[in-house]
Amino acid sequence: MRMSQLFSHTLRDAPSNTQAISHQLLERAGFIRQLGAGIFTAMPLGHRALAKIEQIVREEMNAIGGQEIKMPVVNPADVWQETGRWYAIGSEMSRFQDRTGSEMVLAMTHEEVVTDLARREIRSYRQLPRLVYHIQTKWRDDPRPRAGLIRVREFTMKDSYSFDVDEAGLDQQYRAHYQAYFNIFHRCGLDVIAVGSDTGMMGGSLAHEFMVLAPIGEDTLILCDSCGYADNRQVATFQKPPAPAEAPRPIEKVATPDVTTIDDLTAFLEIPPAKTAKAVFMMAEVAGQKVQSQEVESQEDEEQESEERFIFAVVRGDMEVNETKLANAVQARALRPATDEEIRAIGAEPGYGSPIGVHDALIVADEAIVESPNLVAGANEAGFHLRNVNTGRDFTPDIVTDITAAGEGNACPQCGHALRADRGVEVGNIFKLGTRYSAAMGATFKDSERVARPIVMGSYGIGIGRALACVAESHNDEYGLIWPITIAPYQVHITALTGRDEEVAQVADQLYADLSAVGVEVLYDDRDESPGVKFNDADLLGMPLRITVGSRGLKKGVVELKRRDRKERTPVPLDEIIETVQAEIAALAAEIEAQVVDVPFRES
RNA sequence: CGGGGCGUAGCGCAGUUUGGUUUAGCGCGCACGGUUUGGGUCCGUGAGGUCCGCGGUUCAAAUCCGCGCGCCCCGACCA
Repeated sequence: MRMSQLFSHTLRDAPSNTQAISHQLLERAGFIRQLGAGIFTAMPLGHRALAKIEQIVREEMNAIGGQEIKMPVVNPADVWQETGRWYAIGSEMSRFQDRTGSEMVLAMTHEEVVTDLARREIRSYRQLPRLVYHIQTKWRDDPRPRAGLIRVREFTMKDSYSFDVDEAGLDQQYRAHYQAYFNIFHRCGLDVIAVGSDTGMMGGSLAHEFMVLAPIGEDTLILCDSCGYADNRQVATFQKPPAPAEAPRPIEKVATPDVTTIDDLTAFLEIPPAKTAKAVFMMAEVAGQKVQSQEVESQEDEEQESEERFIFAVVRGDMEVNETKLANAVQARALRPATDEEIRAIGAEPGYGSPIGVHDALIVADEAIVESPNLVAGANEAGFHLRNVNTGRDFTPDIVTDITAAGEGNACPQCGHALRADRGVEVGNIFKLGTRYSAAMGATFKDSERVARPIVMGSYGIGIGRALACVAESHNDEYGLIWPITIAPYQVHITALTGRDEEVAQVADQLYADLSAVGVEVLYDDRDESPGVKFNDADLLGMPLRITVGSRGLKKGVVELKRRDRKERTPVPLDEIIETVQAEIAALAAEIEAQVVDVPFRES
């Protein structure tokens, strides 16, 4: 490609509405242009890089038996109604009516469509297992797009869907994806870790997220440097310090004026936080009556199947509530803090709450509460607390489970080493869906006993644009981008220092032609610009190899070769440049290839 | 959706507080001419603006007021 013909141009200054380094560099280098919040055009250079990522994805998906298809972006509402997500998902899913007034949605993922396909195509266990995937535009009306391509509303995603007869088959495909994803990201030059994750709105039994560790990341990860444990904070666990065994003592009311926080309480009573019970009041939006939607005829009914329920969560004073765990424990669609009025309505008191004697509330106690005797809790009366509160004797939780948040310094659940928290960008995820969608939509197969059984499914996604942004985010220096050879829009950037010397242009033209002829992808800066401009643009654009053709070198019969990621510039005789470039490309590719290794499967 | 910030030429900004001398400027970029040719050369000429939109106040609005729209950041949210 001749730069004189290129559709995009570089910017000396980043647009003022950019913040993330990847966003700034991709904009400045002309890889992307923004149309609206979370809506971008991929310009020629950006499009080429994205296409390369997609091709890597294809190769790895094909390698594990994937068959590429393409499903529609616009879906009739009915399949989404069948699974209930039409009602469960809020304004993040955009809906509209077609000309006949039929409800339509812009697909934000494709479980419904692919399950519809499966029930049409798959009849027998003999047709299983199968794996299909597609690379398609998705629309999610995210309330807060940010950081350029990191979090957008319209984006391209690879999603694959596996179909199996049983859990064992699903596990096999799940593990195949686990390794394929590492291969894909490693081939893109991305350093990722797999962390155990919440299944969120997808449902399902097991899920991993593939994370690029980066400060710009929005997910908090809990990691163990000793044994490799890694979970999203939403699901991370830890070894809770046990409470000393004590015989239960009689409950005792104490005056604690103006003591409303755990800090105040521990100071006032001179006790450790672990001897206190912390109350957290939430309102949960929960489904009213269970609707196992096999045949949901009355849609309106289901729409109204949502009510608010008061959640009284209790954790030990030395721990924090993890809202994701809490929401899962009570099967809530959403949680919000309760108001003071709502707290008083159940018989509790803000700042002095305890589960003793409250009514119309679902009491959820953390495991550690049950194991910890003689805690100090509120008296549900302003200015008073209770000593020696004991679970079972003084109150009975409705649910006992782990609802605490793991954090920096907690003990690793596997080895006890101190945990570390870090930030990550999710570039991929894998979910064991099980039969949630197939059962809801009637996607069944006949097994060898002629019994119809729901197909066991998995769902696996990769954000293509987000992956590109992550590469840009992690591969750059003060001068610009530094693309891995595998996804660089072009492998070589020829900088022709054309001046009065006509030979330079002739040699550069020939070099461009010769390299192109042997299959090397070349971006050729043939513009009438000063050397400084060309060098700076070459650095900004970040192609892995740069060839400088100038009269200074030509006098000695050489051109200069430079790797973008290194300082050295090497003079190469003109008659050796083709082979040298090919060798350098091979070397760069080998460096990436060396990163593509088998990764042992970890549950978390 | 809550809090904050911003919206003036393709990009970056000044001007807005204190309305009028601003036919709205500056740098970069762009066009033309010349110059230069190994790290954003230099000189000259020139084009380019609904000052986000609508409404209001005023003799007079980029500037004050109201409403709306858009974008960015923090939070809520996020398959």
